Amino acid sequence: MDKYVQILKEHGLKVTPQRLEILKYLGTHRNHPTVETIYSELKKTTPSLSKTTVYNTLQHLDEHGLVYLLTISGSESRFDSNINPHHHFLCKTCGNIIDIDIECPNAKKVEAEGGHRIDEVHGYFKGVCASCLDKIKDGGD
Amino acid sequence: MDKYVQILKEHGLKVTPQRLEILKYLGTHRNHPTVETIYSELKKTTPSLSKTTVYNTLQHLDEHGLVYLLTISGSESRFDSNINPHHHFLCKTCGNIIDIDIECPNAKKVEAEGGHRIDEVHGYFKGVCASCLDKIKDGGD
DNA sequence: CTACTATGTTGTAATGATTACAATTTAGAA
DNA sequence: TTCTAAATTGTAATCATTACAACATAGTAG
Repeated sequence: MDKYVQILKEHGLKVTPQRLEILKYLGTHRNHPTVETIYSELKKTTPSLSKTTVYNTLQHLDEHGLVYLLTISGSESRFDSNINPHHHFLCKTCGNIIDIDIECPNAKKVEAEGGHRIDEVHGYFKGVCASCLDKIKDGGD
Repeated sequence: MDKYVQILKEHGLKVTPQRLEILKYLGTHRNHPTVETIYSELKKTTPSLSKTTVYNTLQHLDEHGLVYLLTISGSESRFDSNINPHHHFLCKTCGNIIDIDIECPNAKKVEAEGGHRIDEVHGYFKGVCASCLDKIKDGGD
């Protein structure tokens, strides 16, 4: 059975062509795409696709923990299919979002000391990425 | 000289009544208000205030590091006048955003190892706050 | 294999936050 | 006091997201 079919079934989600396309797109594009990007890319091969379906599907996938909704950009939602705990770096020069493979060491303490129940941990860094720093250094000015 | 006048002057920002009002509001309301909240509250005492001015001013204050823009909610910007490094907890039940007084211990390492330049660090936790957990426990269901 | 029903999909319209812009006003320097 | 760059204002536009109603379909029961 197809990998993505299996994932949907395991989570009790109905298997539809649209959901499979979206799930597969996220699995093969790890650059934290926006709804618009996902929609316009998949529209090429699935012209009947509706943007509402993309929103609905992403919401379902998020509720079932199959994708991770990032609010790092502020102006638009981005989605990450990497479910393992990690942080993100947003480069203000090129706009790319880079995975930072570290986990927050404070979450447990915050739960214990504050008495809150933590469901999600988001670690965001913003600045200029190594690649853009190099270009600035080389190019001068 | 007024405290807020001084802050603006120190940062080379023109001192206007609108900026003073907004800065003062943020200084005395530490609950991470939205633009709408700031605008509608100040509108009561300053009827001529425009929402565009609130947006413009907050952008300037952010650029000068006088306020901290939070993207934790996803759907709207929130502003924090607490400039010291700290994390935030968003309660999905009551919507409140709570300050968590810890600093990210990984930022330096990320800069050193990744070669990026980090300008901002955002630590967001989402879940249910202690107060709401208590209510749920008491109320049953 | 067929029929049924809850659920998913689609397209359009509405909403809400934010930005663009041009006219008017004003802070701060000369 | 005069001047000019910058700030303020109000309106209109834009962009992401949501609401909703009509239609289509996945998966189940017979």
